[in-house]
Amino acid sequence: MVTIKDVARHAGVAPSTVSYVLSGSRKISDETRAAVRAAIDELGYHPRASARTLRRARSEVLVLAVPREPGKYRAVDGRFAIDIGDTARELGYDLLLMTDPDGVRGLTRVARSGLADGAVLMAVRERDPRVAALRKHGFPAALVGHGDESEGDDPPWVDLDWAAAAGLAVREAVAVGHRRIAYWASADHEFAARNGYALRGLAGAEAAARASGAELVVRRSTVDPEALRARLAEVLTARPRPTALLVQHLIPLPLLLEEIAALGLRVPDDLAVVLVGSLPDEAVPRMLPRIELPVGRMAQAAVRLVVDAVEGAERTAGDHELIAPRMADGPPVAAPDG
Amino acid sequence: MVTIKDVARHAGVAPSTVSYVLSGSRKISDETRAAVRAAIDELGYHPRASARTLRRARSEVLVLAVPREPGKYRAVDGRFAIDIGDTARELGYDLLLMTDPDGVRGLTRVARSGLADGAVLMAVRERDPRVAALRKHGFPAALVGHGDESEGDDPPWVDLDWAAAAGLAVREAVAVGHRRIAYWASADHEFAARNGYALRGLAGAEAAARASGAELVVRRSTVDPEALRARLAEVLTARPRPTALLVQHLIPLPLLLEEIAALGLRVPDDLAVVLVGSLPDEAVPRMLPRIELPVGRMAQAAVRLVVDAVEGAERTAGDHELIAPRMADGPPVAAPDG
DNA sequence: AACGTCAGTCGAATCGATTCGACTGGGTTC
DNA sequence: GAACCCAGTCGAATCGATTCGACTGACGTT
Repeated sequence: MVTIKDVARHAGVAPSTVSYVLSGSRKISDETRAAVRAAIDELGYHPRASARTLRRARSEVLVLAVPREPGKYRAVDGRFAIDIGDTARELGYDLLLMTDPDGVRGLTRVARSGLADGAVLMAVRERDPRVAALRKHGFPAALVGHGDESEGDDPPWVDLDWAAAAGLAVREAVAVGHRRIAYWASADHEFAARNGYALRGLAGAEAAARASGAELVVRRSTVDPEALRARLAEVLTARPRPTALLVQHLIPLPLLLEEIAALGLRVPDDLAVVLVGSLPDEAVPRMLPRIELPVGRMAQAAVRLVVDAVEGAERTAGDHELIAPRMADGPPVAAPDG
Repeated sequence: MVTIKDVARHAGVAPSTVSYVLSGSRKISDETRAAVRAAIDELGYHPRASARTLRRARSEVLVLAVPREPGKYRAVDGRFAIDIGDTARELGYDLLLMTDPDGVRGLTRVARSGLADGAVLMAVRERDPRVAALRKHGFPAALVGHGDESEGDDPPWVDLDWAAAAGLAVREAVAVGHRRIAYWASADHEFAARNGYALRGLAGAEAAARASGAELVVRRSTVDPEALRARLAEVLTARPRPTALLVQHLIPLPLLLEEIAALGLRVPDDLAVVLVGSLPDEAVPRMLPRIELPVGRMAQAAVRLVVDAVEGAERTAGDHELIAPRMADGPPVAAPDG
């Protein structure tokens, strides 16, 4: 195992000199630097992360907390994990994936052991115990998504502007002539948990409908396939029937499309379908007009926010980034009576 | 920042005694142990990971190498990342997510810096440079998936038995009466890369078809939507036309289903569709008969293999786990002429 | 020639936990 | 009562890099 001493001996200098060559924090003559560099290459030296971390009290590692209900998997979490890993690496940090079902215990352990310097939290709930635990330890954090309402000392967060996104979907539909529009909102349990995106998305759709004078038929989604089919059938067999369906709860999208087909309706001729908050690069959503969840931008913003906090930029608590929605490239919203 | 010295002072013992209480590696009297425990709780002490790692030369961290083509995202990677994180934690390890596009550089850095003790490699290619790099550093590793052929000193791996899986799909179709079966194999570029699952899956399907006397029509898939539609249309408009379609390339599944519908064929009445290697818990696949990729079991096996290597169990190189396929719970394969 | 300056380098302390050998005092043995 | 043993605890060395103060010559100044 090659250490800084081996390099120093090999180059004929003191260990501290090697360290200064590596960090560049003191002037070193060109010859010495060259000799040290050569020794490093020849011996294949790489500093021990643990020794450096111990001394500097900085690990250059971030932790991503993915809340996990055993047996359940949300595709969006995996997607964010990859993108956040990419971004962290670009800023010089490695990413630790924390999939503790509890979350508080795992995060506390990582924070107190100094394994990571900061945390990105996915799927933050209102009054999330993880946020409280991290604050108690003064551990830098950034949130992906934000709760119902934020207090002054909440960690910084990034989120899609769900109200604007739903509103945009409504306006796009109205713009091509739809007057009776169905909004397929988040699932019951998401409203029960007072998830920010669920509440804000629905509110945004309703506000936009009021402003444009269109009639909005709202249904909450559910994870129960039978109930889902029944609710959708009820909406789509009403007379007069909505000519557009805006879908925010995308997990059961294939089921919805299947039920639409089973009711004898063709998309988009009989029913325009618009997606709100779909993941990029997924095959089914790409066939439809949609507002995508900007995973890449959100990942970047979240990592930047926590890195700022770690590296002690000016006060960042209360800082946040609300991303404006836009229609993704793809098919336009179809006009009614097509 | 609470250290072991603070705990020792608070409990009126030496730091080494605190360490022994924590590790249990020496006898400690009940009173002393209780006093130390109390001090730890009271002060909220947690050992510094860096100090422990420095001393023990063991970090209790594994690294997951996810190869990454910039801008591309494979849902299967995110899914494995979460499950591997779960399993690692159960065995006492944290998981570092490495999404370096290069892979070799990132892994080398992690290995030589002692940031992690072992690696799990996703999407291993034949003669993968990452495997060579890790071997050079004597870094423990386990692979998810395996290459075309393995040499004696390859790292241990885990994989679905793709030949058996494809064979099982063929036999299931034959068992309910299908005689003319189409096999939608992996994409061109996967064969070009000589990916193990692509080669073995196809070979397994062909062998099972020969053995059962059924006629097998093979087409390779592609990522180009237009070419995909054309190839599928050609297969499904042939006379006589196949009555079953076995799909191994699942990424464009929605496109395939759409094209099938566009050709006026109903699933499963006109065409039985069977999936080979679908991800668990995804909505579209669950509506069809299928052989799932056992992500959980594979994650468990991969982590166990690398942990065995890290903890220096007997020689594990060449060790591996080939998982037998089975039909997932769900709709049965439909009979032809239904 | 004496002194100050400065670039470049070195030595030693330090981060916090682990671990080995050594020590202590109460109990056992003959 | 001397010799021995053992359970339980302590002290000090150690892991490898960083960083601060101090040192050394070479050079410039007067």
